[in-house]
Amino acid sequence: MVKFRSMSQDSVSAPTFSPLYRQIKTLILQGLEAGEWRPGELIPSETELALRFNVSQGTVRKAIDEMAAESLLVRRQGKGTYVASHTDAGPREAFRFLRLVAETGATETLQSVPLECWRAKAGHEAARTLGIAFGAPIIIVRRLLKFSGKPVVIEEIYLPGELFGGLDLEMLQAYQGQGSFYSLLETRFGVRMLRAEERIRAVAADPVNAKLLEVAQGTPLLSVERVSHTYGDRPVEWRQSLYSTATHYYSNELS
Amino acid sequence: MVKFRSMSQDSVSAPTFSPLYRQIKTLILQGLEAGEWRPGELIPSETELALRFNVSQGTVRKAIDEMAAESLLVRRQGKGTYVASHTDAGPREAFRFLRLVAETGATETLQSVPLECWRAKAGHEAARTLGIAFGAPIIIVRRLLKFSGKPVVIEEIYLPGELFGGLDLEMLQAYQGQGSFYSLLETRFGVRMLRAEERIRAVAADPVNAKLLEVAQGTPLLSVERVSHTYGDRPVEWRQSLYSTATHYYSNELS
DNA sequence: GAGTGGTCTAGACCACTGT
DNA sequence: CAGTGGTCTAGACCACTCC
Repeated sequence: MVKFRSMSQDSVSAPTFSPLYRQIKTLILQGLEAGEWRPGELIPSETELALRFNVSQGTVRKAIDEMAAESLLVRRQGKGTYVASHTDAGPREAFRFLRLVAETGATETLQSVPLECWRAKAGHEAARTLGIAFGAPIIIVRRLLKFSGKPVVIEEIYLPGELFGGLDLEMLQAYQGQGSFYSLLETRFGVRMLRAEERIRAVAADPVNAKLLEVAQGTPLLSVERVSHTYGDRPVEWRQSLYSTATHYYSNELS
Repeated sequence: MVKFRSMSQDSVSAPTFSPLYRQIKTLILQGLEAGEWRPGELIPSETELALRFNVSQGTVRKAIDEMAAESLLVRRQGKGTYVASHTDAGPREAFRFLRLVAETGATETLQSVPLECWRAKAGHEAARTLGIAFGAPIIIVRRLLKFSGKPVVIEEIYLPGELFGGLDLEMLQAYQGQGSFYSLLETRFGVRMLRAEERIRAVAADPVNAKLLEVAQGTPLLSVERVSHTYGDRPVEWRQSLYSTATHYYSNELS
């Protein structure tokens, strides 16, 4: 392996300096991206990777440390390092990106009810958000999330058609209870959501959504707009959700 | 220094095992808590701490790494390691816990307008949240935040009277433009907010707050309830905020 | 140039998981 | 038991900041 131990700062704009462990991180990332190791699988041991990349074990360790901090990998002492997955088991593990919590700390069942799934062409906003051409095919999913049987979230999900060709209502229904939506995208389409940004606002319930969420029309709801990204920070999901916050709240940690 | 390199698992409930670097971390934490180094100040170099604690520099490094990840310390290459502070300069640095962003990415001026500040006795909820006795003295601050001159946030802040005795409206007004609220608490009262939890809901604007935020009564607003903690995860601030999300949104990152 | 944090190495040993 | 990640050390050198 060729090591670029440093980069000179001769040029005007500064590429600055890239430590070895970041180069290793990039190499591991490429392996993940190329599907060399699939979600949930074990990656080679640190010593093995160190041999392969011809660096010390400590350097591999630091690369993996960063990736574990970003939830790309999961370390398990005594066993090895695994590729992070949205299909992990554990009720709260499975919905990694869902920050809704019951007012009463009670444990709840969470059920996803697919309502519709149709094909469309990307409008200006969807095209811009997803980084695809205006008019490019997209898939729109509409679904309801029920906490302990009560409807709490209604959402519309916009996906680039190019990546999720075969997705339809039937598939969504068939996947019921087998895992989260992202778990489906991961296992059926090989697209992994690594990071997401959310924009939260307060809006009034319109008649249609009010009925679905079983609240009065005009009830204040949380509007959560999410853009999820896969490798290379490529946006691959745009989602507009409405959260009913009568019995639940959006939980966030600051530091 | 006495090192407990491991703990046996003889007892039934498991204290498990505490690595050296965590013990070092605790020691540094104690120094911070005791005020040995104040916010914004430089702490001793890694080598010096290593000598003092009689461990290797790498072990100190790992302790500091964790504390930097938790925003307790800030490293600056070539200069040293500093105690993190809410008084840091930088417009977005100063309001570290504020996640509100303008719809248009434009940079804005942020102004805090103190409205009221009065003393009261803790009710059941405040007492429970702040971990103080029912009826214990508390201080309540009511203020408005203006972005580029427009009111966007109205909030009520509940503080334990024991810690913030001399806080009054005059002091709040005198501190205008000198830094954030937390910066004031830090410099005037020596209380540092390290971590906070937020619970977000959607509510309708009541007449009083609607007028202050210059929106119609009943307009959906973001209700953000925040509990901030200082050392030892001790809660020392309870805050109820209302965000107008017509021109701004609450921004969050998931991973 | 001296001092700081940042990187890299090599080797020893510990803790946890499976067989 | 062997294999994995986790900790700890000691030393070398690099990059950045300030005098």
